Amino acid sequence: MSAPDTIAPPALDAESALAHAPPGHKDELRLWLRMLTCTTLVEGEVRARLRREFGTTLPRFDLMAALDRAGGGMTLGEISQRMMVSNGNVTGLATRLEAEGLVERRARPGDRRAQLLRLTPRGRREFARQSAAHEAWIASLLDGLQPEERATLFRLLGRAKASVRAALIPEELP
Amino acid sequence: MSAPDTIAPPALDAESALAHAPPGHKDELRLWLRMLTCTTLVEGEVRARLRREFGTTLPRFDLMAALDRAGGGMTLGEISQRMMVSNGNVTGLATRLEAEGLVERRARPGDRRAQLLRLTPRGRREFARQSAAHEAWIASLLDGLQPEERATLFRLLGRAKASVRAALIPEELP
DNA sequence: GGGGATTAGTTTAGGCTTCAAGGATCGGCC
DNA sequence: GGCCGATCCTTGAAGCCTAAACTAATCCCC
Repeated sequence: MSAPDTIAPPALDAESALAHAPPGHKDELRLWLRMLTCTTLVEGEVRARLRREFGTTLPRFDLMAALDRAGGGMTLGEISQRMMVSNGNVTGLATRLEAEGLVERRARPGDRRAQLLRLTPRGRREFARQSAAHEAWIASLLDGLQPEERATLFRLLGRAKASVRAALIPEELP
Repeated sequence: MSAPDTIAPPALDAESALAHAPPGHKDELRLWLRMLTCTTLVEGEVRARLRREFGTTLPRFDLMAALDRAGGGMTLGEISQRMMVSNGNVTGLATRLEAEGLVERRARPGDRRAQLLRLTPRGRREFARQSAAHEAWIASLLDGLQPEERATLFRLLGRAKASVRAALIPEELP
């Protein structure tokens, strides 16, 4: 038996590798790479734990989270917007979750094109367990920050988000 | 011809949806969701532009970036560490890039297990073009932040990264 | 009503990603 | 020398994800 070919342990990441790059206007690039590293680390850990402890995946969890928050069900299109993924993607996720008995499709009254997706009672129970664990994981991962650091980070990420959105929106117009 | 089923335009994301959730110790969760939204937005845009303007993908670009920075070539294992992805993943990426003539495999002298991956001259030229564009994209996306905001954000993300790493490392030990 | 544009969802082809298992090589130890 | 564990990489199965093309239903404007 060889060592499992699992994901590489933390070591040199792209952002660290750039640390000694020649100077220039690379500040934004460094900032971006650090943000990406941060996100990748957390996301990878969350994926691994969801898999290990609940036998599920992050996309499934995200979809159920969206449904859980919306009481009366959501259409597939609303879900794809919320999750920022493509339409076809949601189709597949919904099909798999439906096969596992965690969500159910129901026709939307008055529109035979759309269908509402809802958690089944079992789906709701499952998600409640997963959600509580998930929240605790995140809290523990970010536990090394002081509350005011978290607040500042939250605010600045909001500014970053706005900056990105502002740079994006103009291109959407015909 | 109908509208292309492209990725959903910016609207309600998971983090915004949580804005009116019942209070609790959900600050960390909100912070995480905002970070994730930020990253997803930038990453999606970078993917789309790489595809549109260079007909390539983000993983290909990342792999070439790692090679470009390492003069003498890297083994697949080193690359998988740097990119924080699995070993098997790099095998496939390298195979595709090799087929396109952008990288080449060479035996590592003295160890017939390992192989060094290097950019071909053409790969180096291609990457130089892509890299310059990429850097400009990132700079423009983050242009809405003041320099001192960027500096603070960079520092706090470093703190967050350290917090996550600290919470992760202990589990790695047998 | 009828017809064209729009909207909701599915399908398909191809790429990315993981985990797990397997093959080849290397290193060290007897 | 010969074996045993470790290291490097590949393969296979399954899931995720996208863009693009497609079907079906609705809207709207006349």
